[in-house]
Formats: sequence, C-alpha cells, structure tokens
Amino acid sequence: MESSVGLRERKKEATRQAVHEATLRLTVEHGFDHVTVEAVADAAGISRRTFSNYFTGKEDALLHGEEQQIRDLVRTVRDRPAEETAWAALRAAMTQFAERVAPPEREWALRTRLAMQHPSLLARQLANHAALERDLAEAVASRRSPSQKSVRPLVLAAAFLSSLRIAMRMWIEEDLAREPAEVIDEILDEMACRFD
Amino acid sequence: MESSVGLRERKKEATRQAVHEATLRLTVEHGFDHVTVEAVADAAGISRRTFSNYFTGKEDALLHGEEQQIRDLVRTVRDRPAEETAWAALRAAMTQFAERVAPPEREWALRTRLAMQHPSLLARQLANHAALERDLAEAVASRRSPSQKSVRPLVLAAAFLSSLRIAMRMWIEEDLAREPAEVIDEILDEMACRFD
DNA sequence: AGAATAATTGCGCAGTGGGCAATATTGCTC
DNA sequence: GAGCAATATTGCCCACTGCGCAATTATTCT
Repeated sequence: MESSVGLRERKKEATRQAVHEATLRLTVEHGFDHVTVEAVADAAGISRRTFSNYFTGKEDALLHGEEQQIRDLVRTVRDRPAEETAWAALRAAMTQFAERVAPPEREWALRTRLAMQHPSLLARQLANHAALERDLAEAVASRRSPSQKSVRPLVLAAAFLSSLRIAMRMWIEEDLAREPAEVIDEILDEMACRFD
Repeated sequence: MESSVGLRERKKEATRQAVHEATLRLTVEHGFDHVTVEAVADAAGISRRTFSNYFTGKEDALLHGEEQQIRDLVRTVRDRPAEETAWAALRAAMTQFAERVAPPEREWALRTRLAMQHPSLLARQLANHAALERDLAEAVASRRSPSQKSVRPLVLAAAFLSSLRIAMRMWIEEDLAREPAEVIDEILDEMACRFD
C-alpha cells in the first residue's frame, strides 16, 4: 500500500472539493442567497445532512478554495530558503501565488469576488484570513533569530495579508484591467516601508 | 424645538442601545450561543420581530458598541488639525480612544472579548472593521494633497486598523496586565516604519 | 470472511430572518 | 387641542438552517 493517504481520505477530499465546486457554480448562477444547502447537496450528490459534516455552512463551502490557496501560500513561505529576509520570502511566495491565480480564472474570479460583496461572505472570508494570519506569523517567526521582538512576525503577517486583501479589492474594482501581480506589487511597495 | 434630532430618532437610538446592552449582559451571563434572540428581545422589552428591525442578528447587536467606538475614532481623525501628518493624526486619535476605553471596562472587556473567541463573532467583527476601513481611508485621504498616490490612504488605514486589532488581541492574551495605550503604542511603533 | 472503524443518511427540533398586513405611536398642520 | 400622514411595532407564518441521535452503509484491518 504505497498510497501515503488511504482511499478513505482521498474520497473524502474529493467529495469536499465536489461540494465546494457545486456551491461555487450554483452561486454564480443564481446568487448566493438564492442557493439553499439542499440544492448544493443535491448537485454534489450527497444528502443535506452530509453537507453539514463537511462544512458548517454555505459560506465555508464557497470559500474553501480560497482557504486552500492561502494555506498553500503559508506553506510556500515556510519552504523558502532560510537566508531570505522574511519580507523577501513573503514577496517571493506572493509572486508564485499570483501566477497560479492569474491564468484561467479571470471572469471566474470576477463573478466570484463580486458575489463576495455579500456581507456574510465577507465576514467569513476575513475570519479565515485572521486564522491563517496566525500560521503565517509562525512561519515568519521561525526564520528569525529568537532575539527579535516577538511582535514583529505578527505585524508582518498582518501587514502582508492586508496588502493582499487591498490588492485583490483594487484588482476587482479595476475590472481586472491589470495583471494581478502588478497590483499586488504596487500595494506591497507602498506597505513595505522598512520591512526589508 | 431646539432638538436637532427629533424625539422619534432619539427614542429609536435609546432602544437600539438597550437592545445592545441586553445582548451584552445576557451573553456574559450565559454564553453567546445559549442566548436566543427571543430572550434578548424580552430583556429589552420589545418583540422578537422588532429585534430584527434593529439588528440582523445577535452578532450585530453585540458588536454595536464597538462599531460606535470605531465610528467615533474615525470622526476624531477627521477632526484633527489639518497640519498634522496622517499617521500622527491616527496616533493622536488612538490615544484619545484608548483613554476612553481603559477606565471602566476592564473585566467587562475581558469577558466580552473572550466571548469574541466565538467564530461567528470574530467574523462579524472583522467585517465591521473592513467597512470602517473605507471610511478611515477617506478621512485620511481628505487631509493630503491630491497629488499623492491614491492607494496610500488605503494602506495606511489598513495598517492602522490591523495594529489596533493585534494590540487588542495581545492585551487580552496578557490578561489585561498592561495599560491598553502601552500595548497599542508598541504595535504602532513596530508598524510605523516610514509612515510618519 | 468477519469484526472494527468510520462515513452517510433520515428524522426531528429549536432557532432564525424576513415578508406581509394590522396596529400603535409620533410629528406636523391647522 | 384634533386630524392626518409618516413611521415604528407587532403577530403570524414559512422556508431555511445547524446539529444531536440512532440506524444504515461503506471501508479498512486482521
């Protein structure tokens, strides 16, 4: 059994992904609050009850994609060469990130993020960000000498994620006119100050 | 009728405040998710249905206080003398803010913010912050020459509110050992870099 | 194969948000 | 003051939600 992860796990993950995608599809199609959990479950081929076993609500299901992306981002930061500055590592990871976001999903992103005007979604999204901010701060902290002030990583992570958020918002509001990487760079430069 | 604001408005505001306080009281008493809207409405002397006319949910009602505080903060920033730097104005406003928060509500804050561990509350809180970030950015923008880059206020506001958030979290996690103003200053210094 | 473990499902229930229409309250004009 | 328009409150109702519980089904292990 060379499968590092059992069939059970893989199937579960596949289902989770399917539910996520069903939520996404139905949302761009009908609008977030005209989609019932039942409809999503139906589209994903599971029962309403099972939906609750995977996600606590529609919001989580819809944002699952983004959460994965940011989780990847954190992992990337953690794996950057140790000699890099923290801020440099963050920027590098971000570049990698922007590349993977850009190519396929332009209008996809458009409608998705537009649906994200919804208060309930915005809230959940920011809560995710906050949770991952901790992880990001840890990843940053693990690459500095322990003599450094312990608040530095927290501040760095927060500044960085705020930049990301602002850049995304601007990108959307400019109707995806520019390359994501360009917008992100602009914001990061503005935020950068003395972090490098 | 010298009342700049009619009796109607004032009464409405009083009710809103009453509902907010009832929510707060019941929450510290029984825990957030053991409090029903009905109980709150009851305690505030209104019907369950009327509660919905004031707030969209328990979270909003509970966070109404904080929202007011930040709204005040924004107003204060707007009213700072025009010759001040943006960042200086923010710091000054913050000092004023911290003073008003500190004196009465120490354990109050403790239990309140502790209740804010609740995911649903955290989410709504952050959404509020995001909404007010726009206003704050505007307030900042209105005090600079229009030649400046337009993203600067956005970044400033975000950095500032992130600092506030981090400081609050640290303050809580240190069990209110230090003065709020002290913690806030520490974080702001760390974030400050070149903003002044 | 058969037992152990874990996932899916149906059922039920208390709670919720909000539309709608009836009712009560407030503000304004005479 | 009285009468009227504007606005706030309430009750009723219903679709939707999250979750506990127990039965059923699928998977993994020995």
